[in-house]
Amino acid sequence: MANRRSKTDAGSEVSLGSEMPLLVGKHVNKIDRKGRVSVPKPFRDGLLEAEPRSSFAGVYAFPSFKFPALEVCDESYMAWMAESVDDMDLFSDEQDDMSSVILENAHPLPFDPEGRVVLPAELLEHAGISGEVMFVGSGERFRVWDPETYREHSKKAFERARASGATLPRRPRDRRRRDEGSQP
Amino acid sequence: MANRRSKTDAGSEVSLGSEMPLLVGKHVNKIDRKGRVSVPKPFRDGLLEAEPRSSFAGVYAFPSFKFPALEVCDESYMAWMAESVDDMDLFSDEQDDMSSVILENAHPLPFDPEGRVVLPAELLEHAGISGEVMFVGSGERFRVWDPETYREHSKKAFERARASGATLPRRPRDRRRRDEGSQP
DNA sequence: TAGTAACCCATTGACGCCCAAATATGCCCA
DNA sequence: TGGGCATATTTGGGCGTCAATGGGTTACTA
Repeated sequence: MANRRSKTDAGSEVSLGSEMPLLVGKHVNKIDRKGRVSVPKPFRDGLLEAEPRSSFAGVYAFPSFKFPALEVCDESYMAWMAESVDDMDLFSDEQDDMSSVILENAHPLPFDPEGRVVLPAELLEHAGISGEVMFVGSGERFRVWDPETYREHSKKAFERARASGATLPRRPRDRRRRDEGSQP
Repeated sequence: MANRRSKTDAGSEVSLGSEMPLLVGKHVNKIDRKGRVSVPKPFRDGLLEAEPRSSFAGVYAFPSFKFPALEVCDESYMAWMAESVDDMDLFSDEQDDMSSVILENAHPLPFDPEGRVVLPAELLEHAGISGEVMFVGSGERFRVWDPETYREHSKKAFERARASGATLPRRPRDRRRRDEGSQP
């Protein structure tokens, strides 16, 4: 389709010095005839590295209910969300809805020996993906978009931010990352 | 009842490195002429793995009192619910209700050598199932629906989540599984 | 003896694994 | 600073293995 290699526009993963990698930047890879796509090496490393002892070599993906995109995270993050859902009242409507939206729509995507995954039809459809996939870093997770859809979305977000003079509230600079502290 | 576990799951099942699997995602299988259905491998493994020493190779299913679906769990989960019912006031209406809804309607479903089970007519009827069965992961247990009925239900839940701008109250991020730390 | 239940086998097809080719990216040297 | 080389990723396919299905058969029950 459009430009073939615009990948590597930016760094992808930066080690914050401690242990949790920071997924940043964008990558575009192709879906082959068998439906496989390589997860960008930086993202792959970043997620696996965070939970070396995990028995599951892969990621979890579920449709974003805000955008025509997919949210992708590692097992510990998904487990964390499952636990959060568990904290809600058993059988409550809220719990059912969140469970429905996140857990039931989540797909475990195991890596093949080359670090590729197969995106289920259901997810491809939600994100309007076909042919090429754009991976967008988002901290300790990343999102997956159809390249063209992403450009439009990105453009609008940029416009809105400039128009509203958006600002970013800051937290005290020396704080450690969220999951570090609080443990003995 | 409060949540008892801290395990999690995914499109299928993932061992969190410690002990509790995470059942997530959906699977659709067929009911054959003899009434048998294969329980998705990931779910099967997830439940059995959690209680290797169990004497019962199979699962427990009972009708959901909120949806036209079935709740399926392993023996330890069923035992936990039975205990929870016991904790309720003896002879209270609530206890009687929970007891009759869950315990009295529960069916033990043994696996055949291929991992299939036979859903009793009573359960098939409650869920309006015939022909195909959809298995939906929900953490450490899973639900069984008629595919079409589930799609409608899921669509509504998704809409509600998007409309209300649902957010998931997160428990403090602690990379360890819940039942690991914090207990002597 | 009819009906049901549990087990064993065979078939089919999707998925995971291995190997090889084609491209990028980073580094070294002129 | 530009070219070229060595290495690391991304792509393509072929193939074997395992999970999902369909039936046949035997063991029990009623």
